[in-house]
Amino acid sequence: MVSSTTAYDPMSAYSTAIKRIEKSGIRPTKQRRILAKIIFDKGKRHISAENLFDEVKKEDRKISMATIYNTLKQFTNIGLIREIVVDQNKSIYCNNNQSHYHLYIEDEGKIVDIPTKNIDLNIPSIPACLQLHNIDVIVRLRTLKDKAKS
Amino acid sequence: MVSSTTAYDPMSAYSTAIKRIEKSGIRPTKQRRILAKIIFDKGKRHISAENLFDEVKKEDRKISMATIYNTLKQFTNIGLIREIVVDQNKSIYCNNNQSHYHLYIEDEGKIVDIPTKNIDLNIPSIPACLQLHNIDVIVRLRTLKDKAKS
DNA sequence: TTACATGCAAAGCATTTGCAGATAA
DNA sequence: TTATCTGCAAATGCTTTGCATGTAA
Repeated sequence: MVSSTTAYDPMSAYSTAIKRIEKSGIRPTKQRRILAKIIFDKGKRHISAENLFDEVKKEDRKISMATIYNTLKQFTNIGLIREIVVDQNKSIYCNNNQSHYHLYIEDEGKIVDIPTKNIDLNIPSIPACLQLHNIDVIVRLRTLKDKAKS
Repeated sequence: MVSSTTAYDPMSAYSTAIKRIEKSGIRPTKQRRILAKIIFDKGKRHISAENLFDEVKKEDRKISMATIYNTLKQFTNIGLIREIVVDQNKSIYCNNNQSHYHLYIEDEGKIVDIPTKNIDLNIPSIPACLQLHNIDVIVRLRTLKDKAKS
């Protein structure tokens, strides 16, 4: 039995994903399987729609952008991946389901995970009519040479 | 003498802003003064380009969208306002220069400030070649009725 | 068989840009 | 006077949509 995804296991991440797709009610179509494989078979990573499109092409296959966007949205809805909002002009998704935060190197567009245990966070109490959905922490860094520029 | 903006003073926020514009080297043109007034004369708030456009119109004036976008970017560059990245499809800016985090009610697009002192944050040490630019903390909330929906 | 999924091309939308005319210093 | 700014309209780039075709169950 597949337990809740508290630990990331690269060896089974793909098959776990397929099981979760099946359970969620969306069909494990060819395109969804290809995308799940690319997303989950290479360890923890961050992906954009364009990345995925290119990686599919590298394998001499083709999935349309429309399908890639739809699939990313569906995978997000069923909790398979998580959207990281770091940059206004590009959606980036994260295949790491463990609780974690992000380090973002602004000049390079590079994202690195920080395990939650390295961050100590106490937020104020939440009103009864609302529920906590997520806490995003983005530590924004710049390279030193860019400091001089600004 | 205008000290660094560690405290928000609604009474002088506008004139402080004008002084900082002058110091920064960009011209305090008519449009920039109007926008600075709207941004800083109504207490702490969050603003989008569209908001500003509408508020200018309400005063029976007109500033083009291009100018509003340019101005928001310039004000951000000189540190007058800060961009909050909460939503992929809309840029939102914050006129609060004090260190603080955000509570974001996703279904309503509503943003509320949380003073930094209410959050306890320890981040890992930063490599020498990088400098900390900012730490964004976004506490994402949902209304309970939307929980049922998902 | 049929409800759901895919993919193309077109549309949508926030934001940016080119450039001619306007303006601050 | 002249470097800078403004604003229009057109361009851009990411994302979504409409719809005809294809596919999983």
